[in-house]
Amino acid sequence: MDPTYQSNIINLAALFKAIGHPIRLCLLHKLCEQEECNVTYFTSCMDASQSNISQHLSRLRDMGIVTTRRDGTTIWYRLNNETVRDIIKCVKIRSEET
Amino acid sequence: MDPTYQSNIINLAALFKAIGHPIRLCLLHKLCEQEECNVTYFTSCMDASQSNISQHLSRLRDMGIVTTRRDGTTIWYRLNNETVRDIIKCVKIRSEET
DNA sequence: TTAGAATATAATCATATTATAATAAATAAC
DNA sequence: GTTATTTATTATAATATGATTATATTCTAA
Repeated sequence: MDPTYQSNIINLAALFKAIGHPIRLCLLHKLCEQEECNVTYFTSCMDASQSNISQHLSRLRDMGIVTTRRDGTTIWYRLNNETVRDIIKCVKIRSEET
Repeated sequence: MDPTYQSNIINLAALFKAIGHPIRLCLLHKLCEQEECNVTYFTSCMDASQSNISQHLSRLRDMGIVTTRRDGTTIWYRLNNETVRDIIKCVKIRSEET
């Protein structure tokens, strides 16, 4: 098995795995629509605890999928992976009515 | 949280999770390129046991992502989910040189 | 310097996932 | 029938993942 192909597959599978959780998919979808979001915002519009959301965000950050910027006490998250953006754009996620 | 949005997210996350494993991604990628494949073929070109490959295929079949057709003792697998096809087409997977 | 707000981290426990190994089932050829 | 081939299934053990709870950190404002 071609090692370049194999590592390509392994890396992409890790990316899909990161997307493959409802909370993380929701976070990433919102970050596709809104350039920057903070944890309070996520917490307000998702059915999950602040801690749980933070943990998922931190996993995405560890993978380099999102980046952060501090402004006072609030941390702004931003999508940092164009492959992920492409993937999420390519599936039809029904937008929430606000 | 809009329940339709939520179930949409949950279903898509499950799909990404199914793709998010190196063996399953490889299986699905090959099925994107080749209409039909059987287990012996997969076993010949992947670094995994027949049993392991069969288990991953059976998971994909349980989710309706692939369908099967028997011809004698060999079982032919076919991709059966256009969303998955779109997702995989949208990422650049280096093709193996044969 | 204390209080409060926003976010992160750590510990824990339950559950899910995975690979391996062994075995079973289905079919074909003889 | 028996045997060989192909694929599926089962059991098991190791590891990973996830949610919860409690606590810590970081910063601002008073």
